[in-house]
Amino acid sequence: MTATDPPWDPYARECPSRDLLNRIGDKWTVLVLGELADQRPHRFASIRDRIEGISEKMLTQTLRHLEEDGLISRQVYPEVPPRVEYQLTSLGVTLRGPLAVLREWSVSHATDVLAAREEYARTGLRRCPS
Amino acid sequence: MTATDPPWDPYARECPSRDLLNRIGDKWTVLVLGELADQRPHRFASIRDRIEGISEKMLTQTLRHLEEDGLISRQVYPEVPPRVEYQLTSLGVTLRGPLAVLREWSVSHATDVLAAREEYARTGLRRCPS
DNA sequence: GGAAGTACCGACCTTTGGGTAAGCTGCTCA
DNA sequence: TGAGCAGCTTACCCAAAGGTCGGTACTTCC
Repeated sequence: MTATDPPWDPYARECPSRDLLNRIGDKWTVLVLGELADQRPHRFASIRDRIEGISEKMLTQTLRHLEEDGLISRQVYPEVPPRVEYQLTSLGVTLRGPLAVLREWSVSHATDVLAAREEYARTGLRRCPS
Repeated sequence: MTATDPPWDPYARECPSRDLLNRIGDKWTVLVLGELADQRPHRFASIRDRIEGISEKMLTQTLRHLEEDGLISRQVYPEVPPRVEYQLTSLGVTLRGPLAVLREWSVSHATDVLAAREEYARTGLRRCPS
């Protein structure tokens, strides 16, 4: 935002922006943020149930990272049984669009890619001479 | 593209679109495709040199996957020393925009995220009572 | 004749990702 | 009395990711 920001470059080794890029492109992160995209509070169990195959451990870990990075907020209600609500922060909202586009791309081009893989399996093997 | 495509859903376990999402969000894939974004042919060594810290093994593997998925083409010139050129396919071009947006986000928000991490390290630790 | 360049491939080994399972809290309901 | 709830945490373990190193083929340059 300021003019004094270092020239972040994901192509540079150990640049924080590369690290960040890895995190936001993460397997579970993309799905979790997508689920929180409506900016309404979500509870642990509802996110877990929505994302098929995620373990509680990975969900916890992913949520912690997102909170640490300031992308989501975590609100604990001191009730019994405990209630915790997660929701996008304003910083998280800025990431909503980019990730939505990515998910949409993967949905709308899955067929093309599957076709390409078949084609590759059939013809691409001339790489190995008979 | 066609009306008969299965209803791909990355939130479903073992859906090809989830698999695809993981691949395109991959650590090296994002950078490699970014480097090829100008649609001009690129050689192995030039890509390797541009992406600091990538090993030749990972570059080879990433390029193979991209070729397999139909996102890049691989042109071999039977010369000595060998010359191989990689370039985006038309399918690959459709992914250029989404990934560019993602890279730009990580560059322009790295500062914010670093600040959030510091804040979290300082205040977020009331999670552990003294 | 030895070194260097190109784009790999394969073996080996370490690091990380990620799964399972158990435990914990403090109240409530049977 | 004790089971069950929500949202974890911790320990343990295996498999996959990914780095390092060595080799290849053929030629050109020194």
